[in-house]
Amino acid sequence: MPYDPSAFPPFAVTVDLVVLTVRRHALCALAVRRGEAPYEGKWALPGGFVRADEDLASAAARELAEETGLRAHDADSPGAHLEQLATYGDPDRDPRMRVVSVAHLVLAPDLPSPTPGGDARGARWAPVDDLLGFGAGAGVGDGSLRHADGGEKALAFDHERILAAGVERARSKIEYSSLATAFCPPEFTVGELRRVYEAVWGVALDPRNFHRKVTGTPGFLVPSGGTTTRQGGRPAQLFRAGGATLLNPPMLRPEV
Amino acid sequence: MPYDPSAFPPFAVTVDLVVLTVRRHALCALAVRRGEAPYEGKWALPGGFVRADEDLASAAARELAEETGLRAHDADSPGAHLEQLATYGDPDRDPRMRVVSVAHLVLAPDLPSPTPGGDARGARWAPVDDLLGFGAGAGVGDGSLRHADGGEKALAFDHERILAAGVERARSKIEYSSLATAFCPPEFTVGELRRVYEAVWGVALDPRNFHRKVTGTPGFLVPSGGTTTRQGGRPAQLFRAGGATLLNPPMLRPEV
DNA sequence: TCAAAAGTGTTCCCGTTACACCCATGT
DNA sequence: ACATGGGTGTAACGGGAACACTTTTGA
Repeated sequence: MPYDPSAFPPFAVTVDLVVLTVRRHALCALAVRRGEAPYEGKWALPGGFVRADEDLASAAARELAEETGLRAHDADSPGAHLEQLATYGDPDRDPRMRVVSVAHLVLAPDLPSPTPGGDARGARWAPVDDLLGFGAGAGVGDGSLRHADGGEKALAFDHERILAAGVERARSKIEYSSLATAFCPPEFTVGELRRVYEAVWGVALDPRNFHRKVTGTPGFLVPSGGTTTRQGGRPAQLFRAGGATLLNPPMLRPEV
Repeated sequence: MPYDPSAFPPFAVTVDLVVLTVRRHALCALAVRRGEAPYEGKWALPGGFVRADEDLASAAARELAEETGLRAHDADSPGAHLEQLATYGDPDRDPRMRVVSVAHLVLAPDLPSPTPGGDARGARWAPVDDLLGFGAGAGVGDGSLRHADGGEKALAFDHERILAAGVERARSKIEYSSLATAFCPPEFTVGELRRVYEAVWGVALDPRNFHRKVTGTPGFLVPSGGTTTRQGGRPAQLFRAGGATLLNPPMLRPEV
């Protein structure tokens, strides 16, 4: 089978972003409203075409900055965590043409601005349980993302499947890495970190054992010296993320 | 930023395969010799273009069958394990054009045929330590894959990086999943499974504790009823892979 | 004074580790 | 008989789970 440059079919390559954060004790994902067909008016993951001269991670970081103003931390800047997630290339995943999408996962601290990014299109943080169909359907008030019968997808294209993969990746990665700190501001308390684990895993953790565990894991947390009472109660020590990336022993996720 | 179908740059999309097996107590990868420029005559990972009407997993399974005769187990057939690994798309990774490669990982039992596949090009199983530069360089006999100074890569393109990612994925996945059985024939002994772990991890494990652990993990192994003495010594019970895919608790890789 | 969140001490339990010991075959 | 690999018993050790208890703030 000799090489023939004209023999390969043409593809479009895009990046899609699963941007996760923890807001109001719930794991939330960034969704943008589509302004054109197909799926016009539906919610979708942010994303866009990879340019001719940029690599995949750069394209993802560029789209992230365009949509949210967040900077991925490359080298020095302490921005959001960005990693490649998986690639989706079913022939009919986009009705317009053959599109291969390289999905990326972004973990970001809770952003002060309620509507992220400078894009004119609608954008919102939505609890992943709503987007993935665990939101109980029935109108819990405003902005329902999915019909009550549960038979319709909340996201365009195959983005529900991509989001599910991103959530699963985040849930497992905070077990054995220090990535949960990517959901926190630069300085945070042990209780705030615990609420991140509880929101991402959807469980309740024992505050006392959690405190012992994370402060006893070398390299996970380093005290910053200050204290805060922003959560109420007794003043809590403030920490920064330590140098360790892999936790040994890992955090243990309680059984379901 | 409205949608413009003519605005996206053209890409070629390929699949590359990291095919791993355990041979003579060493983790080995499948390498094929390139028959054309660039990197003519060098070893590379098997792979090829994704066709216009097939999805990524199908393209990987097709290339696997073409190169080795192995069938990936989709649905019923008990063939090799195949999963997506990661995607590589640096603009200059192929000097001929912009190629995005979706790498896949294949775990296969040791094949009876010494030279795999029906392709006329050269193909061989090479210990991953040789391919990745841990082979000590100096001529240990025949078929050295890398110059003795160690300054030259053994594989074409960025395939060394892809192989390293595949090996790392395999090493970590056999910890918490039953995937190690994918390296074994349909029926195998506990000792044979232990030698898989020892080869992939590059460590020595206590045979007694290993036996207790794997036979005590529910769903990991099911006795097939027979016994064998093909490893010498006392007859060993034969097992098949059980239904469990996630091991709980996981196998513990000894510290380095 | 009370509620709320932070942090410490202590006990029980269970899984891993290390290793002594026995079992069943081929040569 | 002996080597080889298969398999069981058991005691020491270590980390996690559960929970009683103290500390320090705001209301």
